Amino acid sequence: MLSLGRVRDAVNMSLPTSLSSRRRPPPRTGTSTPDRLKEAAVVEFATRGFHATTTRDIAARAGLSPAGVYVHFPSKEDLLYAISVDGHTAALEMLREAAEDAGTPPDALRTTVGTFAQWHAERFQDARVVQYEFPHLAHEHREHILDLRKDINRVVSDILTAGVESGHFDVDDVPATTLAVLSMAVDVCRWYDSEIRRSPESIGTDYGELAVRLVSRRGA
Amino acid sequence: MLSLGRVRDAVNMSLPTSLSSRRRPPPRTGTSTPDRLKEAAVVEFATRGFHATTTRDIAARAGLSPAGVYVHFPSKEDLLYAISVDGHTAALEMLREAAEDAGTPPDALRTTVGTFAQWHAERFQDARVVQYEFPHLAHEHREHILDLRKDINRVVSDILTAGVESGHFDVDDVPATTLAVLSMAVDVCRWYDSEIRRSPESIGTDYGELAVRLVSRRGA
DNA sequence: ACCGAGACTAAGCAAGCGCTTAGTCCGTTT
DNA sequence: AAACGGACTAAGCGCTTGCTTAGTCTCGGT
Repeated sequence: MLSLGRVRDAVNMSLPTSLSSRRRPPPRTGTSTPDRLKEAAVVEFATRGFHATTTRDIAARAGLSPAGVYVHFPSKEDLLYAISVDGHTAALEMLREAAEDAGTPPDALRTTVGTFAQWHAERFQDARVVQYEFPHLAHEHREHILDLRKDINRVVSDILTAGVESGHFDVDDVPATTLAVLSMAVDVCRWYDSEIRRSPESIGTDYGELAVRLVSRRGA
Repeated sequence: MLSLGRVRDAVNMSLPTSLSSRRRPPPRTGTSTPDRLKEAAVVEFATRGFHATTTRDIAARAGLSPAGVYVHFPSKEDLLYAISVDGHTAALEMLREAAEDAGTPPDALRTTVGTFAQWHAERFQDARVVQYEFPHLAHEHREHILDLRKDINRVVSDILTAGVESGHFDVDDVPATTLAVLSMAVDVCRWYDSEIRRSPESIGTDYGELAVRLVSRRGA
């Protein structure tokens, strides 16, 4: 599961390109070819969409010939899958870290939703691929990603449940409210882009606060 | 040339149907071919995405030959554009109607957001096309749709501004909050489908209430 | 009886697609 | 020094794509 990603990372780390490759445009030291391919594919998928992107587009951006893609990924869809796994895993880890460091349920909700929203702004291209190209994954791959999504959902719904029990929150349908809270944060990647004035940090702060407002018991 | 045609003519005339055109599946009385094409395209675009859908898919679902599409729409992209205009116009009209019928700003926000969310559940296929395939419109068409979106935005942001002035709402960044409120409602079309237990009506009611919660002045 | 116009189709074209094949290059191993 | 094996490419295969062409059928107007 998670180990897959780590194994591949380790393998890539172990083959740093040596000295004399002077043939191609400089392969940007420290970046493995699979990583460069994933980065290139993210940019293309995010701006044109999965189906509108050709393997030639990806290869060109990564500085490879069209056939070079298939040395590292068996298919275009596998590239999308790799990107999806990376993105969901990164987001999930950030969420869990934020949830662990927090105190009361309102604090936990503020930091987790804030972190999540900030990620959707900061890495809006990864986020778009992860969110909008998800339906184009192969059935098997989609099932696996769905598991990761359920984990993400659970981090938030656990906080809501805890907050209801502690009396901080007033929520009558926890799953539905979890969905609404995450909807707000996810949608950030739709409108955010590098020209926008607000910083990802302040977006995160704002959305954390909005989430708390949405579920807090009304002052009596 | 002409002679060839005439020969075929005679042959065809002699062979087939006597009176009624019974060749195609019944053209569903009252539904024009362009409408049937739009309906077919919505289903295909919503489930497979614009670029993954072929003009042959659309033609087949509408009961036409592949070339039949081009009698009514000059290109596949024009079909997407027609669907987008219809969808945005319908949503905008519903919003304006809801806003007019409402009293206080909280009432107005509740009914407009509720209506908007309900539409995104009820017509989730139209909504998906309208929301997710928007980036694949041609530049010119995208600009026009963007105008319609600004109108939709304004309906909600006007309500927020009025609510702040009347003292009902506590919002420090009206455009940003408008975005967040609409985000929640728009995202409904991502997860809603016909197998979901909650009715579009109850989703609308819930989201209207959530929106009001999100912006109301906290009780002192 | 004939014409013209519009809706529609059979056939197909040029372009572009994902992916494969057959090979080159080059550092490492033996 | 020979053999190996992984990264990479030039060329291209077979298929699908959006769209066109040339023609048929039907019907309302004259």
